[in-house]
Amino acid sequence: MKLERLASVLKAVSHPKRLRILALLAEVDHEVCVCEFVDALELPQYQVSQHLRELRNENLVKGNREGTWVYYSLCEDETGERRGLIEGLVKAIDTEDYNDEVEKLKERFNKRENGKCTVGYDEED
Amino acid sequence: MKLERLASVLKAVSHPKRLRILALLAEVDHEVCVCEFVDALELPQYQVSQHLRELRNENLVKGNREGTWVYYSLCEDETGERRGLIEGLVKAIDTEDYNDEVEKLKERFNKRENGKCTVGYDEED
DNA sequence: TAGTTATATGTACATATATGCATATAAGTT
DNA sequence: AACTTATATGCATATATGTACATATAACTA
Repeated sequence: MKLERLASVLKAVSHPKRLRILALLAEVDHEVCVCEFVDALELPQYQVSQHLRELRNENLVKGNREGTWVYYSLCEDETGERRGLIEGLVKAIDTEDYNDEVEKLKERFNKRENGKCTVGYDEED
Repeated sequence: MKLERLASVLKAVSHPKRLRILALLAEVDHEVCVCEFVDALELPQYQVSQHLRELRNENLVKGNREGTWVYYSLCEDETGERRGLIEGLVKAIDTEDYNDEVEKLKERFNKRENGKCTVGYDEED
């Protein structure tokens, strides 16, 4: 990867919330809905969308719209270079550091119907 | 590593010049003098010092003063976690992307006397 | 001590980023 | 069409960062 490109990717990833989003996507093995992030991260919806936009701009995540809902996952790249980089970073994080959020995502996942979200997020935050 | 700590490290590393400094330190297998960085990176001395300070603040590099000169190298950490992280990042960079600077450092290294700098940097830049 | 060289740092300013809010868009529902 | 819900985005502003310059500090030399 070009040095400038790597620096740009790292910049996007160097924000705690965005790093956390990537860690969750790498940890749970399915697409995560925006509304699920809102609940798990306890962030207002606009912040989740803003962070996802930055990650999207760096081609680190991609959104998959299904009706009103948008499901996000880590991007695959041809060489797997970027993907491998992200997974490497996530592996460096103490698991306990995002375990709670993973649990919340799992609970949220179990509440899906036919594998899809139905309820949206809590209005708080 | 704590997630917040990793984000903080990545932030320091997400600047092209600082990433380049780390790449050079990882690539050449000896301490590099500030004056050698000034010549290799073609950056003014104060910028080199400023970037090194930020990397020092994150415990990524350490300086070793010998008289007027200060020689920098990558920090070792007990677990090797941070060091491994940096080396992993550097490995993701296209070698050709910093080969010229490595060459300049080697030339500079060959001009040392008793393994130590003697000449300082060019006043340009 | 004064002078010189190498390195570090404080300050100023322009630009970038984070954050919050309001609102737009997309899509489903009645 | 009007209404509701989920998501995205534009704008404002406070804060952080990059960059440049001047100058301080550290250490050697005469």
